[in-house]
Amino acid sequence: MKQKIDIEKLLKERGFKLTKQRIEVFNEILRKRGHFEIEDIVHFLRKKNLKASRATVYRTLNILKEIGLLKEVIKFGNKTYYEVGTKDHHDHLICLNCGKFIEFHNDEIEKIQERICNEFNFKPVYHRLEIYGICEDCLNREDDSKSGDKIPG
Amino acid sequence: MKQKIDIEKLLKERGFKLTKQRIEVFNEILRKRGHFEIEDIVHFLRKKNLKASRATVYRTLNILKEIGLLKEVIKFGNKTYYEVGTKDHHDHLICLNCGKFIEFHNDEIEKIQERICNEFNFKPVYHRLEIYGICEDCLNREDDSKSGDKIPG
DNA sequence: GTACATGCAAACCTTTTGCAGTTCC
DNA sequence: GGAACTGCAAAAGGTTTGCATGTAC
Repeated sequence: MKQKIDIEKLLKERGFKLTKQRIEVFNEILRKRGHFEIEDIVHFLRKKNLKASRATVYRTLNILKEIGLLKEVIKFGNKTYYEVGTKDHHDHLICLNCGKFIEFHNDEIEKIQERICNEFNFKPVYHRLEIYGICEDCLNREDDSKSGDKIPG
Repeated sequence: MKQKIDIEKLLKERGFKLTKQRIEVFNEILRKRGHFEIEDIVHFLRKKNLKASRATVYRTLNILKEIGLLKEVIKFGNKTYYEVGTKDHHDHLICLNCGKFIEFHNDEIEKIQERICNEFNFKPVYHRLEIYGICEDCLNREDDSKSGDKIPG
């Protein structure tokens, strides 16, 4: 674990209290590191017999978003996917077959985006680039047998 | 109206029937040309006293998506926004203040995306690039008075 | 005539909220 | 002690579905 995030400080700075539930939700998010959806967190807590209601998980995630520890990245199939927001900015390749999220970053694209915004006198705040398709693993697997679509989860 | 789309042919080719409701929904979409959400269609039909239930509108939009006349473009604030799918591919600047969608297209970005996909042995199917920020009009208006956030609609 | 489409209402899913009881500081 | 937080259950969107009825072909 390279970076140590002082969740207590971050919460208290903004007048939020440090509660058992918030700590558990936060630990689980850090443990995941990758992309996840709300139900992942809810189920994990259930399994570990830690109690935090679904409502609390939602409320906690919203707070974490507010203090910048969490990003709401992708809306796909009526679900919202999150990731830890302390990483550097990047975009995503999303596999339509297995639901995998692959991260990439490209400076050229970012530069061109800036240029486009200038052309339109548009002040950018954030952006989202998602490329949907079939990942390497699934392409290889397709050689053997055809498989149906899946929704990421 | 430059292009004439033969909705009857497109539907029948795939074994769909040509019904009053489908024609009305389709006409309204063509009339709009820009971006819209389901409720826009539902309300319009109500106002014109044309009857197509909300369920039928949903079902019709899904069929139109299937036959490629419609694209589901953007998920924002738990809503789905659509646009006519016969236009050339383009991406979007989205104003966080007034909800305006501005279209742009950039070949360089598309090329770079291809390159990235190659690097990852990823077979792209479609992509989505959305830049969120403040549009020119809203920036100008901000000089006079500060205004709160709005959700596009 | 019959397979398919529609309307309605109910169901579903994700997310938010009101409120009474609990916890943190 | 009191403001903030939690859990629950209910509500609130958006979207889908089951079923009886209606319609295109």
